[in-house]
Amino acid sequence: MENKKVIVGMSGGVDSAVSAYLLIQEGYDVEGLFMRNWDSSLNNDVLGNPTLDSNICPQEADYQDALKTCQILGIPLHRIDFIKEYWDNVFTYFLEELKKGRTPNPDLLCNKYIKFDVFKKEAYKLGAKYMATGHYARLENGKLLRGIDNNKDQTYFLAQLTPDQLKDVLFPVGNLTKPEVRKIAEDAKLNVASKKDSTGICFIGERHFQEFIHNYLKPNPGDIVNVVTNEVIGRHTGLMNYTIGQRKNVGLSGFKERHYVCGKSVSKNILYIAFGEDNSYLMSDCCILEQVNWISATHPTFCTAKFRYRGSDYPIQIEYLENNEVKVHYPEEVKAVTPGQFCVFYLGEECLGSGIIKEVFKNNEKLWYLSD
RNA sequence: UGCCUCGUAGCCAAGUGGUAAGGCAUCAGACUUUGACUCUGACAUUCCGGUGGUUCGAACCCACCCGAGGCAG
Repeated sequence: MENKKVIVGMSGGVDSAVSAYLLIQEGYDVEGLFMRNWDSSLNNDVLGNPTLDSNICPQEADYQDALKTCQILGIPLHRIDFIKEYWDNVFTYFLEELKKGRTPNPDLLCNKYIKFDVFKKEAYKLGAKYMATGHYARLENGKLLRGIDNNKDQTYFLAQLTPDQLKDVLFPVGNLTKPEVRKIAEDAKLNVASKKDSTGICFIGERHFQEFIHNYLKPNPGDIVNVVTNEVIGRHTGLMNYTIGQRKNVGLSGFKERHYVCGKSVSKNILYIAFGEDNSYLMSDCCILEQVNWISATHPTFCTAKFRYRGSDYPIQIEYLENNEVKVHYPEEVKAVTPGQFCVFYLGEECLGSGIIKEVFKNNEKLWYLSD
């Protein structure tokens, strides 16, 4: 007898609910698995936590939503915690990167080390042949393709996965647009049909960023310097509190033009600021990526790339280096390419892979103010 | 001490007799499974250092006081 058992990662949101619903329609033997990777009290998540004093924590509410959905669908819901795994593999990396003054994106590693690793193993343990999630992405013949809904495409977050991790994986909503998903949920009378999309770090949620990381890292205040004039124009609260291109929450005022973080020096503990929306200090035309991961067998010289989630696609040229590194050229110039963020490659609809931005250049020179 | 300049919301800063521009910051919302970026909205209801005065009417004119800075010494 063919094994058509699939474990769906149920988050308590619409996308996973509709995923489970669709798989049932297609004749799969569906079961849900709710996962919890963060515990605010265990993880000392106090400062900057807007839901700390609520009577019910949002994760418990999400679990109740998922449970209700599964009742409506008539499928069982399992539950598991990966709090230690998340801390060890995702959050530790997140903090280490911040200490280096970089801007990490934990959600790619959450997929790499949690959802498509320990979660998937758990699915197999439960006797499943497949696992499914509510990601807006498609898989065709082992190729990872963008979600049909270009506005919701989530392949960016999957770009650190290996081909093996994508085996036996189903993305039921990848062929749908978000409005279609909502409509299906409504028609199926699912409880979460109009539930608001979740945002913030996956499994942690919305936080006041600067306060949040102060739970874990000791801030080290220093000078804010005008990158053009080199004069001190203020004080920063700790370099880890800022990302390249940031304007809000810098604490400067009294200037004619908007100010943007354009760089930082960890060794000197300086935050560099440039003024004006189109200032050239935010622009670059080349960067080096490390820890490059390929999903596809295609390793092109010319393709496109995103430098941030929901960023635009830019035409790039790839130069292959040693040590799993590549040099990416983008003569068009891109704003706020940020060390620590992932650069994700695309060839048309296919997501090819990604790497972590390590160094950034313009006119063949490393941007001195960006990092050291 | 004599003379001069200045004192407008958190910060810059217009306005010099007719009833408070603008920018930045901030806050709220939209957007968003990364901290952004962007967009939208709110932001000095008798108030323009203080107290009097002139005037139909002053932040803008006058007097004095307080405060900041500068030039003479």
